[in-house]
Amino acid sequence: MAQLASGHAGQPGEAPSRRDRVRAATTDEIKLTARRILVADGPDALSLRAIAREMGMTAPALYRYFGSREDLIGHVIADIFTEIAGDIQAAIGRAAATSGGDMTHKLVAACHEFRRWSLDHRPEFGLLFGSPLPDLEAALDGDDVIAACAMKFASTFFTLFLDLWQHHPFPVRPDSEIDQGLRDQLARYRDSLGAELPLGAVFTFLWCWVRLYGMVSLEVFGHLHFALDDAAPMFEYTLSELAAMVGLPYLPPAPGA
Amino acid sequence: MAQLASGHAGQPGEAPSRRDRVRAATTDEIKLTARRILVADGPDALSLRAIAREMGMTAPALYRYFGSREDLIGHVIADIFTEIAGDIQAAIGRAAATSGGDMTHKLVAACHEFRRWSLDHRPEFGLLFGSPLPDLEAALDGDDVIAACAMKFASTFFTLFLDLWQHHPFPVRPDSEIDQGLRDQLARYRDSLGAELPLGAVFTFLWCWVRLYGMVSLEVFGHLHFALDDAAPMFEYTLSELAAMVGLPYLPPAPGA
DNA sequence: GCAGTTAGTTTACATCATTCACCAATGTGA
DNA sequence: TCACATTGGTGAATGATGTAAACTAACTGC
Repeated sequence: MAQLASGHAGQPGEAPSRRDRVRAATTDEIKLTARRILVADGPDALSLRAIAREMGMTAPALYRYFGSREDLIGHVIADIFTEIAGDIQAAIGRAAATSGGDMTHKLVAACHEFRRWSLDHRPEFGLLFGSPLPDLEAALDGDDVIAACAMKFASTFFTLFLDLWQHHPFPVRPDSEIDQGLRDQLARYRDSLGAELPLGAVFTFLWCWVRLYGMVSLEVFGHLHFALDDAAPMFEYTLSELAAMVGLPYLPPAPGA
Repeated sequence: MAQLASGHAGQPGEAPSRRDRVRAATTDEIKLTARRILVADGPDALSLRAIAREMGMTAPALYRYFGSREDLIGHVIADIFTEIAGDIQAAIGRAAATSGGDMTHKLVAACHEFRRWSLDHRPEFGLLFGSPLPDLEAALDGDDVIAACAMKFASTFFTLFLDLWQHHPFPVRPDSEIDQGLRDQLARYRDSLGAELPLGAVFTFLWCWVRLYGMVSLEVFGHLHFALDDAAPMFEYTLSELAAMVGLPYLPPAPGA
């Protein structure tokens, strides 16, 4: 949040210009109001007029701050990405503190926090990870602040994964057993991150993300209700399988084994 | 499609009533028009006025056929569910014909068809499997034709799975190793299907669905673009792992191994 | 032929995003 | 200090939306 608000501010000693005193504070206020409406009344209620009304303003005033509704929503999404990234980072920090830096604890804590946050923020999750709105894609064609914040989110997991790999390497699929086309893509992705680890490890990382996403999004979207009311045990099994995949021991809690 | 249109029709010999000649034909036409607009211009363009315009009518006329916009969209979704169920069923049939009924071919064909259909029908996929619209949930509270068609879709996979289990049983997690709470839910789900198979097999079924959904929806929504342009190889690896899980051999094609 | 139903229409209202013209304060340079 | 530009708004207008109500033309069965 802060980094966005003070993005325009100069050095600490300077007297803040009018732009920084007024405008910077208000963009955040707008985004927070939008967020509040999103949470309270759902994505359909997220209209410029509603936001403006809640702020005691008129809708056209918002155009001083954002180019369009889609632009505004895009910045809200970006904020949410940095929020969840921060949340997960904090959870990792707490796990590290209470476990003496144990890798398993940190990874499990990150995944648990991802699920907890997602279930506690269903409308936000839908915005970040649900069906992409075509208008939004078109609106944020150029500056794409979303992609940057999404990367920050992804790197929260990736740096943890890299940490794991460097300190407790685990067996991964050898390059020769990875499909040629996929190999090239994995290499490109790895290079874009500037990381040094075998393609098989990059593969495992994406593999884990696919499974984590699938499990959580099915639960958040309620697309598992046809069979399950509570997907928590299923999530735990997923976690223990992912842990096994990276050579870590994790036994799901068994409340009524 | 047909079963929906002729739902009101009497026996074949009877003279069709006016209701059946006109109204029944038109509900389908409305839904098809809506579908066309959805595909051509995206979900945001799916307005009652647009549909009516395309049909040479006025928007309020549509209220003769559907209670609201959400109601209409709900029925469109239901239609799409039965369509994809039919598509997958057909793919299974073709695979059975060309392979002499081999289980692996049938299952792989079903999964491939699910992915192919999803990639070829992104807007529809978003409607069926994306973030649920809260208004829609509220609108279809009672009659819920969606749930019925979604069940038809699920049972396409489930009957195939049941077929596999009955003819080629595979090792599954014993009941004692399944979390108590999850066990109860699995039992309830199994009973609702009227099927006879161990809870571990039901577990495996859901497990496979979670992984299939996660892989496909990430690809369809483009949420894998941060790393991959083409997720096909990843899908193949997923498939081979799922096959192994149910005791079937499947080696992903290796175009450039 | 008449009553009732069906499938539409027109009209109306509230809400939406967006654009434009305008205005009041504020800050700035001369 | 005065003139002027910039900033952050307002209000009205446009054209789109979902939906409700009243109305109408055609068709049906008796």
